[in-house]
Amino acid sequence: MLQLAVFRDEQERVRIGLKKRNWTDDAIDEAIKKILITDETRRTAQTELDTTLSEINKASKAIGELMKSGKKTEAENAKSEIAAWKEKTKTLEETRKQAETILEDILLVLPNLPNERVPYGKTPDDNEVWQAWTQPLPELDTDAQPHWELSNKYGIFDLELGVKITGAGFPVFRGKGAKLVRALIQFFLDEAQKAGYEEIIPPLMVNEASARGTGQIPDKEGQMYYAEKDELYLIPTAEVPVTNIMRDVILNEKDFPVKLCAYSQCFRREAGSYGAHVRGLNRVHQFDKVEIVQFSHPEKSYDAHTQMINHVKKLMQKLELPYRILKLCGGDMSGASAMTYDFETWSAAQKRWLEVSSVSNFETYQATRLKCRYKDVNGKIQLVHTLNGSALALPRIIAALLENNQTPEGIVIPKALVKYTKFKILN
RNA sequence: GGAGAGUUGUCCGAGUGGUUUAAGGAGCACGCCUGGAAAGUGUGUUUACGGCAAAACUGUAACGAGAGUUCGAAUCUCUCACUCUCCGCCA
Repeated sequence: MLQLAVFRDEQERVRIGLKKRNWTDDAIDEAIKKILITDETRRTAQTELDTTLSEINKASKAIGELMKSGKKTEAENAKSEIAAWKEKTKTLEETRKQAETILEDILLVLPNLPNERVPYGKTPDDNEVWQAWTQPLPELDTDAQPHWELSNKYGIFDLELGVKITGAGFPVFRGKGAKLVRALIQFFLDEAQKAGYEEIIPPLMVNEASARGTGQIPDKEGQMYYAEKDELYLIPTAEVPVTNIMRDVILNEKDFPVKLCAYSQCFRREAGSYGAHVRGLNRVHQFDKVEIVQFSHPEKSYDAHTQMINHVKKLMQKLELPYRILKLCGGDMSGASAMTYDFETWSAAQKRWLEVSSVSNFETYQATRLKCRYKDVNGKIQLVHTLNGSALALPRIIAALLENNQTPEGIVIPKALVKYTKFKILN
Protein backbone atom coordinates (compact mmCIF):
# COMPACT_ATOMS: atom_id res chain seq x y z
CA MET A 1 0.00 0.00 0.00
CA LEU A 2 1.27 3.46 -0.85
CA GLN A 3 1.29 6.15 1.78
CA LEU A 4 -1.08 9.09 1.55
CA ALA A 5 1.78 11.50 1.95
CA VAL A 6 3.21 10.42 -1.40
CA PHE A 7 0.16 11.83 -3.14
CA ARG A 8 0.41 15.12 -1.30
CA ASP A 9 4.14 15.67 -1.62
CA GLU A 10 5.48 13.64 -4.54
CA GLN A 11 2.92 13.74 -7.31
CA GLU A 12 5.55 13.69 -10.05
CA ARG A 13 6.92 10.43 -8.71
CA VAL A 14 3.40 8.97 -8.62
CA ARG A 15 2.85 9.98 -12.25
CA ILE A 16 6.06 8.42 -13.50
CA GLY A 17 5.52 5.30 -11.43
CA LEU A 18 1.98 4.68 -12.61
CA LYS A 19 2.99 5.38 -16.18
CA LYS A 20 5.46 2.53 -15.88
CA ARG A 21 2.48 0.45 -14.78
CA ASN A 22 0.90 1.47 -18.06
CA TRP A 23 -1.74 3.70 -16.56
CA THR A 24 -3.15 6.40 -18.82
CA ASP A 25 -2.69 10.05 -17.89
CA ASP A 26 -6.42 10.38 -17.36
CA ALA A 27 -6.55 7.42 -14.98
CA ILE A 28 -3.60 8.78 -13.04
CA ASP A 29 -5.12 12.25 -12.76
CA GLU A 30 -8.40 10.80 -11.62
CA ALA A 31 -6.80 8.65 -8.94
CA ILE A 32 -4.68 11.49 -7.56
CA LYS A 33 -7.60 13.89 -7.58
CA LYS A 34 -9.92 11.47 -5.84
CA ILE A 35 -7.36 10.68 -3.18
CA LEU A 36 -6.61 14.32 -2.43
CA ILE A 37 -10.24 15.34 -2.28
CA THR A 38 -11.22 12.39 -0.10
CA ASP A 39 -8.29 13.02 2.18
CA GLU A 40 -9.36 16.63 2.55
CA THR A 41 -12.86 15.49 3.49
CA ARG A 42 -11.45 13.07 5.99
CA ARG A 43 -9.22 15.67 7.63
CA THR A 44 -11.95 18.25 7.89
CA ALA A 45 -14.27 15.75 9.49
CA GLN A 46 -11.53 14.62 11.86
CA THR A 47 -10.76 18.15 13.00
CA GLU A 48 -14.39 19.00 13.57
CA LEU A 49 -15.05 15.71 15.31
CA ASP A 50 -12.14 16.24 17.67
CA THR A 51 -13.34 19.71 18.59
CA THR A 52 -16.86 18.47 19.27
CA LEU A 53 -15.65 15.56 21.36
CA SER A 54 -13.50 17.97 23.29
CA GLU A 55 -16.61 20.06 24.11
CA ILE A 56 -18.50 16.97 25.21
CA ASN A 57 -15.64 15.91 27.43
CA LYS A 58 -15.54 19.29 29.11
CA ALA A 59 -19.29 19.33 29.61
CA SER A 60 -19.29 15.81 31.03
CA LYS A 61 -16.69 16.74 33.54
CA ALA A 62 -18.75 19.73 34.60
CA ILE A 63 -21.79 17.48 35.06
CA GLY A 64 -19.73 15.20 37.22
CA GLU A 65 -18.86 18.08 39.49
CA LEU A 66 -22.48 19.29 39.64
CA MET A 67 -23.67 15.82 40.61
CA LYS A 68 -21.06 15.65 43.29
CA SER A 69 -22.12 18.89 44.84
CA GLY A 70 -25.77 17.81 44.68
CA LYS A 71 -26.97 20.31 42.08
CA LYS A 72 -29.18 17.81 40.31
CA THR A 73 -31.38 20.19 38.34
CA GLU A 74 -28.44 22.03 36.86
CA ALA A 75 -26.87 18.73 35.91
CA GLU A 76 -30.03 17.65 34.11
CA ASN A 77 -30.07 20.90 32.15
CA ALA A 78 -26.49 20.44 31.10
CA LYS A 79 -27.31 16.94 29.87
CA SER A 80 -29.89 18.16 27.42
CA GLU A 81 -27.38 20.59 25.94
CA ILE A 82 -25.05 17.76 25.07
CA ALA A 83 -27.63 15.94 22.96
CA ALA A 84 -27.10 18.22 19.93
CA TRP A 85 -23.35 17.71 20.05
CA LYS A 86 -23.81 13.98 20.18
CA GLU A 87 -25.90 14.09 17.02
CA LYS A 88 -23.13 16.03 15.36
CA THR A 89 -20.44 13.53 16.30
CA LYS A 90 -22.49 10.76 14.73
CA THR A 91 -22.64 12.55 11.38
CA LEU A 92 -18.99 13.51 11.49
CA GLU A 93 -17.91 10.03 12.39
CA GLU A 94 -19.91 8.67 9.50
CA THR A 95 -18.29 11.13 7.11
CA ARG A 96 -14.84 10.27 8.35
CA LYS A 97 -15.46 6.55 8.15
CA GLN A 98 -16.79 6.83 4.62
CA ALA A 99 -13.79 8.84 3.51
CA GLU A 100 -11.44 6.33 5.11
CA THR A 101 -13.14 3.43 3.37
CA ILE A 102 -12.95 5.17 -0.01
CA LEU A 103 -9.28 5.99 0.55
CA GLU A 104 -8.45 2.46 1.54
CA ASP A 105 -10.30 1.00 -1.42
CA ILE A 106 -8.31 3.18 -3.80
CA LEU A 107 -4.99 2.66 -2.08
CA LEU A 108 -5.38 -1.10 -1.86
CA VAL A 109 -5.66 -1.51 -5.61
CA LEU A 110 -2.95 1.00 -6.49
CA PRO A 111 0.28 -0.81 -7.36
CA ASN A 112 3.66 0.11 -5.98
CA LEU A 113 5.66 2.75 -7.82
CA PRO A 114 8.47 1.03 -9.74
CA ASN A 115 11.99 2.11 -8.95
CA GLU A 116 13.50 4.57 -11.41
CA ARG A 117 15.74 1.86 -12.86
CA VAL A 118 12.76 -0.32 -13.80
CA PRO A 119 12.25 -0.32 -17.58
CA TYR A 120 8.99 0.60 -19.28
CA GLY A 121 7.05 -2.27 -20.83
CA LYS A 122 3.80 -4.15 -20.91
CA THR A 123 4.40 -7.88 -21.19
CA PRO A 124 7.03 -10.47 -20.26
CA ASP A 125 8.52 -9.89 -23.71
CA ASP A 126 9.54 -6.42 -22.59
CA ASN A 127 11.66 -7.71 -19.72
CA GLU A 128 15.34 -6.95 -20.04
CA VAL A 129 17.83 -9.79 -19.96
CA TRP A 130 20.10 -8.26 -17.38
CA GLN A 131 22.68 -10.99 -16.89
CA ALA A 132 23.14 -14.41 -18.39
CA TRP A 133 25.55 -17.12 -17.77
CA THR A 134 28.40 -17.02 -20.20
CA GLN A 135 28.77 -20.67 -21.16
CA PRO A 136 26.89 -22.16 -24.12
CA LEU A 137 23.55 -23.76 -23.34
CA PRO A 138 23.70 -27.54 -23.07
CA GLU A 139 22.86 -29.40 -26.27
CA LEU A 140 21.14 -32.72 -25.83
CA ASP A 141 20.81 -35.64 -28.20
CA THR A 142 17.64 -35.75 -30.27
CA ASP A 143 16.33 -38.59 -28.14
CA ALA A 144 16.63 -36.52 -24.96
CA GLN A 145 13.56 -36.74 -22.76
CA PRO A 146 11.59 -34.12 -20.88
CA HIS A 147 11.64 -34.45 -17.10
CA TRP A 148 8.24 -36.14 -16.81
CA GLU A 149 9.41 -38.98 -18.99
CA LEU A 150 12.67 -39.23 -17.10
CA SER A 151 10.63 -39.34 -13.95
CA ASN A 152 8.64 -42.29 -15.24
CA LYS A 153 11.85 -44.02 -16.27
CA TYR A 154 13.57 -43.67 -12.89
CA GLY A 155 10.54 -43.45 -10.57
CA ILE A 156 11.22 -39.94 -9.30
CA PHE A 157 7.77 -38.48 -8.87
CA ASP A 158 4.29 -39.75 -9.65
CA LEU A 159 1.60 -37.31 -10.71
CA GLU A 160 -1.03 -40.00 -11.38
CA LEU A 161 -0.68 -41.22 -7.84
CA GLY A 162 -1.11 -37.63 -6.70
CA VAL A 163 -4.35 -37.48 -8.66
CA LYS A 164 -5.58 -40.58 -6.86
CA ILE A 165 -4.69 -39.27 -3.43
CA THR A 166 -5.51 -35.60 -3.89
CA GLY A 167 -5.94 -34.25 -7.41
CA ALA A 168 -4.01 -32.87 -10.36
CA GLY A 169 -0.84 -30.96 -9.55
CA PHE A 170 0.07 -32.74 -6.33
CA PRO A 171 3.19 -34.73 -7.13
CA VAL A 172 4.23 -37.72 -5.04
CA PHE A 173 8.01 -37.99 -4.84
CA ARG A 174 9.43 -41.44 -4.23
CA GLY A 175 12.70 -43.13 -3.40
CA LYS A 176 15.70 -41.27 -4.79
CA GLY A 177 13.32 -38.57 -6.03
CA ALA A 178 12.22 -37.90 -2.45
CA LYS A 179 15.85 -37.88 -1.35
CA LEU A 180 16.67 -35.39 -4.09
CA VAL A 181 13.94 -33.07 -2.79
CA ARG A 182 15.22 -33.33 0.76
CA ALA A 183 18.81 -32.81 -0.41
CA LEU A 184 17.93 -29.63 -2.27
CA ILE A 185 16.04 -28.23 0.73
CA GLN A 186 18.96 -28.98 3.04
CA PHE A 187 21.46 -27.51 0.56
CA PHE A 188 19.46 -24.29 0.17
CA LEU A 189 19.01 -23.90 3.92
CA ASP A 190 22.71 -24.46 4.59
CA GLU A 191 23.65 -21.87 1.99
CA ALA A 192 21.20 -19.38 3.46
CA GLN A 193 22.62 -19.94 6.91
CA LYS A 194 26.14 -19.34 5.59
CA ALA A 195 24.88 -16.07 4.17
CA GLY A 196 23.66 -15.00 7.60
CA TYR A 197 19.95 -15.78 7.46
CA GLU A 198 18.18 -16.99 10.58
CA GLU A 199 16.13 -20.08 9.89
CA ILE A 200 12.41 -20.00 10.58
CA ILE A 201 9.93 -22.85 10.50
CA PRO A 202 6.67 -20.99 10.05
CA PRO A 203 3.04 -22.10 10.24
CA LEU A 204 1.72 -23.27 6.89
CA MET A 205 -1.63 -21.66 7.54
CA VAL A 206 -2.21 -18.00 8.25
CA ASN A 207 -5.10 -15.87 9.40
CA GLU A 208 -6.69 -13.11 7.43
CA ALA A 209 -4.64 -10.32 8.99
CA SER A 210 -1.43 -11.97 7.82
CA ALA A 211 -2.75 -12.62 4.33
CA ARG A 212 -3.67 -8.96 4.20
CA GLY A 213 -0.35 -7.86 5.65
CA THR A 214 1.67 -9.09 2.70
CA GLY A 215 -0.98 -8.18 0.16
CA GLN A 216 -2.28 -11.64 -0.78
CA ILE A 217 -5.65 -10.18 0.09
CA PRO A 218 -7.17 -8.59 -1.86
CA ASP A 219 -4.85 -8.97 -4.91
CA LYS A 220 -4.36 -12.71 -5.04
CA GLU A 221 -7.07 -14.09 -2.83
CA GLY A 222 -8.16 -16.56 -5.52
CA GLN A 223 -4.68 -18.09 -5.55
CA MET A 224 -4.87 -19.35 -1.99
CA TYR A 225 -6.51 -22.43 -0.58
CA TYR A 226 -8.88 -21.47 2.20
CA ALA A 227 -10.11 -23.50 5.17
CA GLU A 228 -13.48 -21.92 5.64
CA LYS A 229 -14.37 -23.48 8.95
CA ASP A 230 -11.35 -22.02 10.68
CA GLU A 231 -10.92 -18.99 8.43
CA LEU A 232 -7.32 -19.87 7.62
CA TYR A 233 -5.37 -19.65 4.38
CA LEU A 234 -2.80 -22.16 3.22
CA ILE A 235 0.34 -20.19 2.46
CA PRO A 236 1.31 -19.68 -1.19
CA THR A 237 4.86 -18.91 -0.04
CA ALA A 238 6.78 -18.68 3.25
CA GLU A 239 7.02 -14.97 2.54
CA VAL A 240 3.57 -14.59 4.08
CA PRO A 241 4.14 -15.99 7.59
CA VAL A 242 7.78 -14.87 7.75
CA THR A 243 7.14 -11.28 6.70
CA ASN A 244 4.25 -11.10 9.17
CA ILE A 245 6.68 -11.76 12.01
CA MET A 246 7.34 -8.04 11.76
CA ARG A 247 3.72 -6.93 11.48
CA ASP A 248 3.04 -4.10 13.96
CA VAL A 249 6.67 -4.09 15.06
CA ILE A 250 8.86 -1.05 15.64
CA LEU A 251 12.52 -1.95 15.21
CA ASN A 252 15.58 -0.03 16.35
CA GLU A 253 18.26 1.08 13.93
CA LYS A 254 20.69 -1.31 15.49
CA ASP A 255 18.44 -4.27 14.64
CA PHE A 256 19.24 -3.95 10.92
CA PRO A 257 19.65 -5.92 8.82
CA VAL A 258 17.04 -8.52 9.74
CA LYS A 259 17.68 -11.57 7.58
CA LEU A 260 15.31 -14.53 7.79
CA CYS A 261 14.97 -17.66 5.74
CA ALA A 262 12.42 -20.42 5.76
CA TYR A 263 11.75 -23.67 4.06
CA SER A 264 8.09 -24.37 3.53
CA GLN A 265 5.74 -26.20 1.32
CA CYS A 266 3.73 -23.79 -0.76
CA PHE A 267 0.17 -24.16 -1.90
CA ARG A 268 -1.23 -22.42 -4.95
CA ARG A 269 -4.54 -22.96 -6.64
CA GLU A 270 -3.15 -21.77 -10.00
CA ALA A 271 -6.68 -21.41 -11.25
CA GLY A 272 -6.97 -21.11 -14.98
CA SER A 273 -3.64 -22.50 -16.15
CA TYR A 274 -3.69 -25.48 -18.46
CA GLY A 275 -1.83 -26.86 -21.45
CA ALA A 276 1.59 -28.09 -22.42
CA HIS A 277 3.35 -25.42 -20.36
CA VAL A 278 2.06 -26.92 -17.17
CA ARG A 279 3.15 -30.49 -17.79
CA GLY A 280 5.21 -32.36 -15.25
CA LEU A 281 6.64 -30.12 -12.56
CA ASN A 282 6.32 -26.94 -14.57
CA ARG A 283 3.32 -25.83 -12.54
CA VAL A 284 1.98 -27.65 -9.50
CA HIS A 285 -0.37 -26.89 -6.61
CA GLN A 286 2.00 -27.97 -3.87
CA PHE A 287 5.73 -27.46 -3.98
CA ASP A 288 8.79 -26.89 -1.83
CA LYS A 289 10.63 -23.63 -1.55
CA VAL A 290 13.27 -21.95 0.55
CA GLU A 291 12.55 -18.27 0.87
CA ILE A 292 14.90 -15.51 1.98
CA VAL A 293 13.48 -12.34 3.52
CA GLN A 294 15.14 -9.13 4.58
CA PHE A 295 13.91 -6.14 6.56
CA SER A 296 16.22 -3.33 5.66
CA HIS A 297 17.07 0.26 6.44
CA PRO A 298 15.64 2.27 3.51
CA GLU A 299 19.04 3.55 2.50
CA LYS A 300 20.50 0.06 2.41
CA SER A 301 17.71 -1.84 0.74
CA TYR A 302 19.17 -1.89 -2.77
CA ASP A 303 22.47 -3.14 -1.40
CA ALA A 304 20.49 -5.90 0.25
CA HIS A 305 18.69 -6.54 -3.03
CA THR A 306 22.03 -7.00 -4.83
CA GLN A 307 23.25 -9.22 -2.05
CA MET A 308 20.17 -11.43 -2.42
CA ILE A 309 20.57 -11.63 -6.20
CA ASN A 310 24.18 -12.67 -5.75
CA HIS A 311 23.11 -15.30 -3.28
CA VAL A 312 20.68 -16.85 -5.76
CA LYS A 313 23.25 -16.59 -8.52
CA LYS A 314 25.68 -18.55 -6.38
CA LEU A 315 23.08 -21.27 -5.85
CA MET A 316 22.56 -21.61 -9.59
CA GLN A 317 26.29 -21.79 -10.16
CA LYS A 318 26.79 -24.42 -7.49
CA LEU A 319 24.03 -26.47 -9.06
CA GLU A 320 25.75 -25.97 -12.42
CA LEU A 321 22.49 -24.92 -14.01
CA PRO A 322 22.35 -22.47 -16.92
CA TYR A 323 20.54 -19.33 -15.87
CA ARG A 324 19.70 -15.84 -16.94
CA ILE A 325 18.50 -12.93 -14.89
CA LEU A 326 15.70 -10.72 -16.12
CA LYS A 327 15.04 -7.21 -14.97
CA LEU A 328 11.26 -7.11 -15.03
CA CYS A 329 9.51 -4.26 -16.78
CA GLY A 330 6.86 -2.17 -15.05
CA GLY A 331 4.03 -4.04 -16.67
CA ASP A 332 5.19 -7.52 -15.65
CA MET A 333 6.18 -6.83 -12.04
CA SER A 334 3.82 -7.89 -9.28
CA GLY A 335 1.79 -5.01 -7.89
CA ALA A 336 3.62 -4.92 -4.58
CA SER A 337 7.13 -4.80 -5.96
CA ALA A 338 9.26 -1.73 -6.63
CA MET A 339 11.89 -3.75 -8.45
CA THR A 340 12.11 -7.40 -9.35
CA TYR A 341 14.72 -9.62 -10.91
CA ASP A 342 13.58 -13.03 -12.11
CA PHE A 343 15.92 -15.99 -12.40
CA GLU A 344 15.22 -18.48 -15.14
CA THR A 345 16.94 -21.77 -15.77
CA TRP A 346 17.29 -23.48 -19.10
CA SER A 347 15.27 -26.62 -19.48
CA ALA A 348 17.25 -28.39 -22.16
CA ALA A 349 14.70 -30.99 -23.25
CA GLN A 350 11.74 -28.62 -23.25
CA LYS A 351 14.01 -26.02 -24.82
CA ARG A 352 12.58 -23.19 -22.79
CA TRP A 353 13.48 -20.95 -19.88
CA LEU A 354 11.72 -21.76 -16.60
CA GLU A 355 11.30 -19.21 -13.83
CA VAL A 356 12.90 -20.47 -10.63
CA SER A 357 13.27 -17.37 -8.50
CA SER A 358 11.97 -13.89 -8.14
CA VAL A 359 13.91 -11.43 -6.01
CA SER A 360 12.05 -8.26 -5.15
CA ASN A 361 12.45 -5.07 -3.22
CA PHE A 362 9.07 -3.84 -2.03
CA GLU A 363 10.50 -0.68 -0.53
CA THR A 364 7.81 0.65 1.85
CA TYR A 365 4.84 -0.83 0.02
CA GLN A 366 4.48 -3.92 2.21
CA ALA A 367 5.73 -2.15 5.32
CA THR A 368 2.92 0.39 5.10
CA ARG A 369 0.26 -2.27 5.30
CA LEU A 370 2.26 -4.34 7.77
CA LYS A 371 3.03 -1.34 9.97
CA CYS A 372 6.63 -2.46 10.15
CA ARG A 373 8.71 0.51 11.16
CA TYR A 374 11.89 1.55 12.89
CA LYS A 375 13.01 4.36 15.12
CA ASP A 376 15.75 6.40 13.50
CA VAL A 377 18.61 8.12 15.35
CA ASN A 378 16.42 11.16 15.99
CA GLY A 379 13.71 9.00 17.52
CA LYS A 380 11.46 9.43 14.50
CA ILE A 381 9.38 6.50 13.32
CA GLN A 382 10.08 5.50 9.72
CA LEU A 383 8.93 2.68 7.49
CA VAL A 384 11.36 -0.15 6.77
CA HIS A 385 11.98 -1.67 3.38
CA THR A 386 11.07 -5.30 2.87
CA LEU A 387 12.65 -7.67 0.39
CA ASN A 388 12.27 -11.30 -0.45
CA GLY A 389 13.36 -13.89 -2.91
CA SER A 390 13.12 -17.57 -3.61
CA ALA A 391 16.35 -19.35 -2.86
CA LEU A 392 15.08 -21.50 -4.39
CA ALA A 393 11.80 -23.06 -5.54
CA LEU A 394 12.32 -26.76 -6.15
CA PRO A 395 10.08 -28.14 -8.91
CA ARG A 396 11.58 -26.39 -11.89
CA ILE A 397 15.08 -26.80 -10.51
CA ILE A 398 14.39 -30.52 -10.40
CA ALA A 399 12.98 -30.38 -13.94
CA ALA A 400 16.12 -28.69 -15.22
CA LEU A 401 18.45 -30.97 -13.26
CA LEU A 402 16.79 -34.07 -14.67
CA GLU A 403 16.73 -32.85 -18.23
CA ASN A 404 20.12 -31.19 -18.44
CA ASN A 405 22.01 -33.90 -16.61
CA GLN A 406 20.51 -36.95 -18.29
CA THR A 407 23.00 -39.55 -19.51
CA PRO A 408 22.60 -43.13 -20.66
CA GLU A 409 23.62 -44.20 -17.12
CA GLY A 410 21.14 -41.98 -15.34
CA ILE A 411 20.83 -38.46 -13.97
CA VAL A 412 24.15 -37.01 -12.86
CA ILE A 413 23.88 -35.17 -9.55
CA PRO A 414 25.87 -31.90 -9.36
CA LYS A 415 28.94 -32.11 -7.13
CA ALA A 416 27.67 -29.61 -4.58
CA LEU A 417 24.59 -31.75 -4.03
CA VAL A 418 26.18 -35.19 -3.70
CA LYS A 419 27.06 -34.43 -0.09
CA TYR A 420 23.31 -34.20 0.54
CA THR A 421 21.90 -36.90 -1.75
CA LYS A 422 24.64 -39.38 -0.82
CA PHE A 423 24.42 -40.70 -4.38
CA LYS A 424 26.19 -39.41 -7.49
CA ILE A 425 23.84 -40.73 -10.06
CA LEU A 426 20.11 -41.18 -10.03
CA ASN A 427 19.02 -44.29 -11.90
C1' G B 1 -15.28 -30.52 22.91
C1' G B 2 -17.06 -29.19 28.40
C1' A B 3 -16.43 -26.13 33.03
C1' G B 4 -14.03 -22.18 35.55
C1' A B 5 -10.47 -17.96 36.01
C1' G B 6 -8.02 -14.25 33.45
C1' U B 7 -6.03 -10.32 29.45
C1' U B 8 -4.30 -2.83 32.26
C1' G B 9 1.92 1.02 29.78
C1' U B 10 8.74 -1.84 28.50
C1' C B 11 7.67 -5.24 32.84
C1' C B 12 5.11 -6.16 37.71
C1' G B 13 0.69 -4.38 39.54
C1' A B 14 -3.72 -1.14 41.75
C1' G B 15 -8.11 0.29 39.96
C1' U B 16 -16.26 -2.10 39.65
C1' G B 17 -19.54 4.65 36.63
C1' G B 18 -17.33 11.15 37.68
C1' U B 19 -9.92 15.48 39.85
C1' U B 20 -7.69 8.36 36.35
C1' U B 21 -4.62 13.82 33.82
C1' A B 22 -4.37 5.14 34.61
C1' A B 23 -2.06 4.90 41.60
C1' G B 24 2.35 2.44 43.26
C1' G B 25 6.76 -0.26 42.11
C1' A B 26 10.67 -2.11 38.80
C1' G B 27 13.44 -1.31 34.49
C1' C B 28 15.53 2.10 31.01
C1' A B 29 17.41 7.27 29.50
C1' C B 30 19.29 11.96 30.99
C1' G B 31 20.59 15.31 35.11
C1' C B 32 22.02 16.34 40.35
C1' C B 33 24.92 14.36 44.30
C1' U B 34 30.09 11.49 44.46
C1' G B 35 37.27 11.38 43.86
C1' G B 36 34.68 7.16 41.23
C1' A B 37 30.67 3.91 42.02
C1' A B 38 26.56 2.25 44.96
C1' A B 39 22.80 4.44 47.67
C1' G B 40 19.97 8.83 47.41
C1' U B 41 17.45 12.41 44.42
C1' G B 42 15.00 15.10 40.09
C1' U B 43 13.02 14.74 35.23
C1' G B 44 11.59 11.90 31.29
C1' U B 45 10.01 7.15 29.38
C1' U B 46 3.68 4.37 23.96
C1' U B 47 1.29 4.86 19.43
C1' A B 48 -2.28 6.54 15.73
C1' C B 49 -5.04 10.51 13.50
C1' G B 50 -5.80 15.93 13.41
C1' G B 51 -4.39 21.56 14.18
C1' C B 52 0.46 24.84 13.02
C1' A B 53 4.98 26.33 7.13
C1' A B 54 7.66 23.67 10.98
C1' A B 55 9.12 22.96 15.90
C1' A B 56 7.50 23.99 20.62
C1' C B 57 2.80 23.25 21.81
C1' U B 58 -2.03 21.39 21.39
C1' G B 59 -6.98 18.38 20.32
C1' U B 60 -8.93 13.42 19.78
C1' A B 61 -8.55 8.15 20.24
C1' A B 62 -6.46 3.52 22.32
C1' C B 63 -6.71 -0.55 29.31
C1' G B 64 -7.06 -8.11 24.38
C1' A B 65 -10.47 -6.90 19.51
C1' G B 66 -15.24 -5.19 17.93
C1' A B 67 -20.17 -3.42 19.01
C1' G B 68 -23.61 -1.36 22.71
C1' U B 69 -25.67 1.34 27.32
C1' U B 70 -24.50 6.43 29.48
C1' C B 71 -23.96 13.45 29.78
C1' G B 72 -19.54 10.46 31.26
C1' A B 73 -16.76 3.51 30.66
C1' A B 74 -10.38 0.42 32.30
C1' U B 75 -15.00 -0.20 35.32
C1' C B 76 -21.76 -2.13 33.09
C1' U B 77 -23.95 -5.40 28.64
C1' C B 78 -23.15 -8.43 24.15
C1' U B 79 -19.99 -10.95 20.41
C1' C B 80 -15.21 -12.72 19.26
C1' A B 81 -9.87 -13.82 19.99
C1' C B 82 -6.10 -15.34 23.14
C1' U B 83 -3.85 -17.19 27.99
C1' C B 84 -4.12 -20.25 32.40
C1' U B 85 -6.47 -24.39 35.50
C1' C B 86 -9.44 -28.86 35.62
C1' C B 87 -12.07 -32.72 32.69
C1' G B 88 -12.50 -35.29 27.86
C1' C B 89 -9.94 -36.64 23.28
C1' C B 90 -5.14 -37.21 21.18
C1' A B 91 0.72 -37.83 17.92
